[in-house]
Amino acid sequence: MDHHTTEADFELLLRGADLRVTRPRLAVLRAVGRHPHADTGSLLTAVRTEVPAVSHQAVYDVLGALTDAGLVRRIQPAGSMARYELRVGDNHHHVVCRSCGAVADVDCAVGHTPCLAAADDHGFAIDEAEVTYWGVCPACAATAALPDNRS
Amino acid sequence: MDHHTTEADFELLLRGADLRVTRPRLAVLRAVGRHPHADTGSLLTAVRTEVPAVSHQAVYDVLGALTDAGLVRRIQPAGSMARYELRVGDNHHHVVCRSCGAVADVDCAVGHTPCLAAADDHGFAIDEAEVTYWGVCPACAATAALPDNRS
DNA sequence: CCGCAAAACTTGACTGGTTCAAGAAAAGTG
DNA sequence: CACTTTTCTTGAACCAGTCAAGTTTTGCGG
Repeated sequence: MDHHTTEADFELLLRGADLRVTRPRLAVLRAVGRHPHADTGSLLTAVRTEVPAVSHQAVYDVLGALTDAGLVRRIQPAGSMARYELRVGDNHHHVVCRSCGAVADVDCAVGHTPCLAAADDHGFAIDEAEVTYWGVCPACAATAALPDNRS
Repeated sequence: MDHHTTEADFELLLRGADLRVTRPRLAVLRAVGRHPHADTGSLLTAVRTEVPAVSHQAVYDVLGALTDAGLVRRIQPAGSMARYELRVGDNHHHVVCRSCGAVADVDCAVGHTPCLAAADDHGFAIDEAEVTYWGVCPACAATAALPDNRS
């Protein structure tokens, strides 16, 4: 049983976006689905478990194409490499750990398009408001809270 | 007449943060003040108009130290290099141009700590909510709107 | 079922912002 | 003014991401 999107769905997604259906692309979509918020390096590794011969360049190209087509979403928190997640309709945001860079999804408290209307937009035609929460993840907090034996 | 922060103020800022007062540091602070949202390269150039002999490494170190001390704020919109601005108390955000990368300040519509409380924080100890608005700046919009003569 | 043009992938070199390391030069302290 | 620590200089290395040229596939039309 498949949890989220099935093989066939990915194929339809690609065709719907006028993108040819290829092995690398299906593998990348599957990898992104299985490893949300993974960076390019991890995705490359993940993809190679299915298609050992893919070039790193192919993965870059595919991720670029999928991002342009809106099938996946690219996020780049300061200090991290590019990370990817399957595009879901809801406008959710992310919490990023200051010490280890871990990322988790969050729905904004203000459900509907949070703060989309800026006070003074300086003439910019704004089409998206991206919210990044910064903090410390449970794991890192636990580590930092260890009995500190300063000599 | 000096608009914002004066020479002496910068020196006090540094001492207050337990940082030694050096020529490169004062020059970097001045450069950041004069060129808000400038990337490292531009700042290096700006600093060298005052202190021609600074190494690029010094600028990196200084920016790092000032950022750690909280005297300047580093922002890294996806697709841009690191950019810096003088730290101001207000919790303001940024609009970034999708085509040229230009950055401008914006006060969030929800004046006070916008969306700081996430619905489900996944156990993270959140201390900041960073909002990035994405759009197209006036200049780029004008260029894109030129009479398009497709043949 | 076969061949063709466009789109995708492979290979391999390269770029450029950022970082590392070791020594010289200042800043602050008593 | 000598001393310790921090900071700056020099120069090399790193590495995610990009470029370019050539080969392979895909999807389509005959």
